[in-house]
Amino acid sequence: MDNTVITDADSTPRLNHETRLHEDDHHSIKLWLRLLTCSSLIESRLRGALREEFDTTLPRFDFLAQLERVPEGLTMGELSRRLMVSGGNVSGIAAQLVGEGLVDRSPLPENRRTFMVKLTPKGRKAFSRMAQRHEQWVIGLLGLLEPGEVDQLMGLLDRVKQGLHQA
Amino acid sequence: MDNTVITDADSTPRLNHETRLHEDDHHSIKLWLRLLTCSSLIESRLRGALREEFDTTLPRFDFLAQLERVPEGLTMGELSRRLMVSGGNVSGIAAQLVGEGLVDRSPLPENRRTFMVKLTPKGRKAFSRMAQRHEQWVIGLLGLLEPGEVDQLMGLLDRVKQGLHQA
DNA sequence: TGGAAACATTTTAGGCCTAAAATGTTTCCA
DNA sequence: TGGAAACATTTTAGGCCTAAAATGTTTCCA
Repeated sequence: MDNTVITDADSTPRLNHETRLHEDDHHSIKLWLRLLTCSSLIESRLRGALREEFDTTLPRFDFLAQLERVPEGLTMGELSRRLMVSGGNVSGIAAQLVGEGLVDRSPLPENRRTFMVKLTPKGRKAFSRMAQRHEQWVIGLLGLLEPGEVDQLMGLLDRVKQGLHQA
Repeated sequence: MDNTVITDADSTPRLNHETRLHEDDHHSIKLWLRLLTCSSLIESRLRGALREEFDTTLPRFDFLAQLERVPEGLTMGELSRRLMVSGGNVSGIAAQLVGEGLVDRSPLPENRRTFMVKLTPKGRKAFSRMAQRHEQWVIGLLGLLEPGEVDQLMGLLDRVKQGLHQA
């Protein structure tokens, strides 16, 4: 009873964040740990696939994805906000992608503090190849859900987001 | 239409992973990005709180949490599986926690390849102080949800997990 | 108009994390 | 019984990430 581990239908022990819960732990904690487990698992599958198939990383992919839909480019600060990572981090990733020729970073004439970052043609091509595979992977990972479940889950996660924005 | 950003009720622009979606992007991708946004936001709140209040990190906290419910201790490999991180990572964090006196790592007499890792009394006390606050934070972050919503969300995330384990 | 404050970005120091190679131990079996 | 294979862990090289300090630019206002 003390050391039991929740098991799947096939009774494979399920080892992950949730294993640390006591019987009486709070529902919110349990929910948070399940959320974390899901996104960690998906993230690690995607990271592995990007590495194997394109020799790149998820942060680089996300960076390119943000630029892809804004042809006029984004500033470093906007990228930082959209990617939800620190400015310092954006600086580092941008420098690498510039080095790889996928991204162009040029100072704004009207404000010498800011830089405008855009995809290069090469970057646009590379991203579109990756994005296609990426979508297939995600569909493969989440495809078990019925359309109705997807909608329900979207709605509930939106409620979670609402709560976070006001907390 | 091209550059619109989803807004909250108060019309604050919502800048995060989801901003990169085109109108016609696939539902699975949208769901994945929303999941990622939620867990990134929660994670970053908890990380900040742990740093400010206890000058520690989420990985260290998670490490201690796994040990807390298993008084006889865990091997490095078990910790790696439960925390869903690489063995090398567990080695590093364990070394730090041993240095801080929160954790004890001793070789197993019957198998000199493996180490048994346990909380020290100091580690147990430190963890229980942190865990109490941690639970309050999580409840604060997810508390907006009704109990019924929590149950629904748990069920749907479990479906996601099922899908991942077979994919 | 000159200097403080705000702003955008980069640098720094240090922790987290991974994959792959290396190390040491145990098991297995020809 | 000796060596290959499996196993548990650590080391290595390198990318990601943060907070805080530093740098350079612009704005604001007394």
